[in-house]
Amino acid sequence: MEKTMDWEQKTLISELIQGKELANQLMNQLQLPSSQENRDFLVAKILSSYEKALSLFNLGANFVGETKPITTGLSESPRSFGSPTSEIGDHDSNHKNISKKRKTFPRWSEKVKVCSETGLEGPLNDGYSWRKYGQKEILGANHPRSYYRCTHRHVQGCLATKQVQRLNEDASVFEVIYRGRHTCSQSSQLATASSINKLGFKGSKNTLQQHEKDNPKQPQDMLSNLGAGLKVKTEGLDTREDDIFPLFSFPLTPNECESVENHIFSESMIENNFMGSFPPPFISPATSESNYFSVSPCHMSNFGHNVQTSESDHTEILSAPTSVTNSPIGDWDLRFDKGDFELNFSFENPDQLFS
DNA sequence: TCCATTTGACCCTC
DNA sequence: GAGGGTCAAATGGA
Repeated sequence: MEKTMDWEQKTLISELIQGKELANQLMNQLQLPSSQENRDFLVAKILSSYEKALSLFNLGANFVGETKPITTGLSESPRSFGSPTSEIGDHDSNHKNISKKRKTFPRWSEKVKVCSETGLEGPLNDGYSWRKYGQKEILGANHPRSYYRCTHRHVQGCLATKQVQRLNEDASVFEVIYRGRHTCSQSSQLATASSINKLGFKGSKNTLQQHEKDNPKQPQDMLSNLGAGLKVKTEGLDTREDDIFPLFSFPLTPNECESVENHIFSESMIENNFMGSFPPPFISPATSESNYFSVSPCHMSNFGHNVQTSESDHTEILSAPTSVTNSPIGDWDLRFDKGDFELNFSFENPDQLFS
């Protein structure tokens, strides 16, 4: 395990250093009359390098310690690498038994603040279609929790689900807990879109706009398609390469960022390659009270990563770049409370990472 | 008629 | 047994 960890750490550092070097090269290219192709190539390599690094980082986070289910007391099995094994296998057994059996899915949550003025603020959409299948009053919660699953569950066997609940402290903030990976066609489309839009989020918009048009008075459904800030908790790990960062970019302008209160990533989201079924950052939750609202993909400038290790439930903040796409990444301050994985990261001193 | 939502009941885990 | 997650029948809208 430790050897594996060492290898992961070194590789991670290597990838980050390479990313830095490539960025420098790109900077040089920008100052010279070099070809657009060269620049594109460098950009692609930089992105690749960082994606690898983040993947490795996921693994590292996974090593940090055992995690336990968050938020609920579900008995989800300890995380393991590779696809969540129970995700599909359960379907082979007795339907009655499996249908209600708790499954092990990657899981993370987001906190999203509703735009109070309009209730509808930008066409934000994670590109997925969700269908509400339940709602429950939760003990200790002032507001009911809504349960959604992918519309394509039956047709394509997509097992992604999400839960949406208003926060007690701030009813305008919704916590969205995502579970499972999208395996529907929408997922692959999003992944494709993401690779195209990594330098500028433009995708995933049409669906929602159409949805808004079609369902102007169904805020709940809209909620299920919108998105925003993130507080992420996940468990399990699936490292499908093609699902990394399916829509991960934050081309936000400051004035767009007034609604979302926090974007907090947890280890689990990262662990899930950030995007296994991770909706793009701008998804609004659904609630039973209102059917449609939007959130602004805001406050990315305050983008904070809330790394939670389930073992201790201790939360530590990862000072993440202002924007993943337009901020220097060298300012990360990543810390895990497991002792064996602590880093105050700086590109200038990558060796300090895993001392 | 189709599809999405609502809601009570059932099942699972702790 | 409590609490949470899911199912599925009932209901409503397009």
